[in-house]
Amino acid sequence: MSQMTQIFDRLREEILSLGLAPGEKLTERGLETRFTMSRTPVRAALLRLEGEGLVHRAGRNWVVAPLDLGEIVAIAEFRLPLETTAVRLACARRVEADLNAIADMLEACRPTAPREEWHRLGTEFHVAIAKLSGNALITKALAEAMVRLHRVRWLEVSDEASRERAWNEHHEILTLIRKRDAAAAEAAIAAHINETRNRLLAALQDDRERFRAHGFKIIGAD
Amino acid sequence: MSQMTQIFDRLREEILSLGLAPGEKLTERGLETRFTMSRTPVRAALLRLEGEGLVHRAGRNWVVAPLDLGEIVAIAEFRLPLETTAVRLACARRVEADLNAIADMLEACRPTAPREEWHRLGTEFHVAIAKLSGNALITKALAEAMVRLHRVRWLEVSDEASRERAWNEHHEILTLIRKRDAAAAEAAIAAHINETRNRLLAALQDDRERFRAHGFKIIGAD
DNA sequence: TATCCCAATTTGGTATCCCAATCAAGCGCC
DNA sequence: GGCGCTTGATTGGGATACCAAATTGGGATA
Repeated sequence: MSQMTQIFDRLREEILSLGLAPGEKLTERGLETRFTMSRTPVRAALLRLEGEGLVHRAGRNWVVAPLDLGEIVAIAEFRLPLETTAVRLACARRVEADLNAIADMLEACRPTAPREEWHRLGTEFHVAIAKLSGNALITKALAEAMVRLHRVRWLEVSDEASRERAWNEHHEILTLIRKRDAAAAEAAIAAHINETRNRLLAALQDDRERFRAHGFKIIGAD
Repeated sequence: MSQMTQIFDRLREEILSLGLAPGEKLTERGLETRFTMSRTPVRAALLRLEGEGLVHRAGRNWVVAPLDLGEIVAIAEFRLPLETTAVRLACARRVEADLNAIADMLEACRPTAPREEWHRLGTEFHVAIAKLSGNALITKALAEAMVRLHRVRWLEVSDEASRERAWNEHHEILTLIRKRDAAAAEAAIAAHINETRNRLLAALQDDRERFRAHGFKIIGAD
């Protein structure tokens, strides 16, 4: 594995887990020292992270992308048509073995799972469903949208009741795809996306000052 | 403007105009010589182009992304839900001045316009409509999809009748958005996308060998 | 205390070099 | 003629040095 890939993976993970705070300044020479590598792979990694929207240029500085709470609504608007299309295509194109793999994924991560696992499932499930559509563009676009939502979702403290509900909704969507019931699957995924949107908006509505106290740069939803 | 940006812009343009053939190998040192700049900005530019899907790694080489005719269908599947959502939101959120700007764009590029201008309008119109939605994710996703389709569309030799039809369809979509007739606008954009898909598939069906004679690497749709 | 100026430091952009892995061409053998 | 091996060339990954522009902090002055 190249140095660039190591740095990229590490930084990506820290950004998504909020270990690197939104708005935090990064410098090539700082990272060079931190990773004990030269600037060349650091820069290549930063360029790739920039391409993923995880870091930006602010003047001549690199900064971790701020948290944009305003994106919660925009992402739901984006996901709704894409994911309903994805499940409709999935009903037509799904392969039994892939369905079983997703079912295994769900069984391996019940609502009582550790927080990080639970969080990861929330993304992986949706991307796996999109893959069933057989459309790489839809899959990629959705994966990118879920990455954008990753940090915001991490800030939400989900209780057991909402986890149960989410898990059951995931399970129901998968079942409907297995039964090739496209209309019901579309309705189920749409409801799930809207539920996610509303839950996030409610949960984060009053916590903005708390996040800022962590040094997070928050924009949007003012 | 930095050297990296100059190289990036130049290469991007040549790839999209098929001046750099799909599948063509690029080397850092070759580009260094060609642009009379050091490898550092060349490498940065290549990384950015990679992020846009315009170049790939093949083993240790950089190559211009092949032409994937199989994407014609996938892109239409992707655009359909996105653009219908975009026009529906546009009906609600559009601003008069933006509508007029798009109308001016259409007037400035009639079906008799030079090929390059006509080609550019085909992309810019759709991105401008998506912008009316006020959803940056949808706009960006669509812009990227149009870039993917750019080279394929360039290969099509459009006749005057099909240009007239396309121009009228664009005009009709804009008018429906202006009138806030969401249902009709969605139907019109859907029909337009499907028409584009069918037209491209038909036009390119028998021309694959001709393109390969140009040294283009063609994949998909076999 | 506030403001301004200056020098030092920082930072990204670029150039150049070194290294290891891969590839291509040529040669020899069957 | 074909195949395998060797050697030299090519290529990207990484390291380091230089440069110019921007930023920061400290000192002086009002």
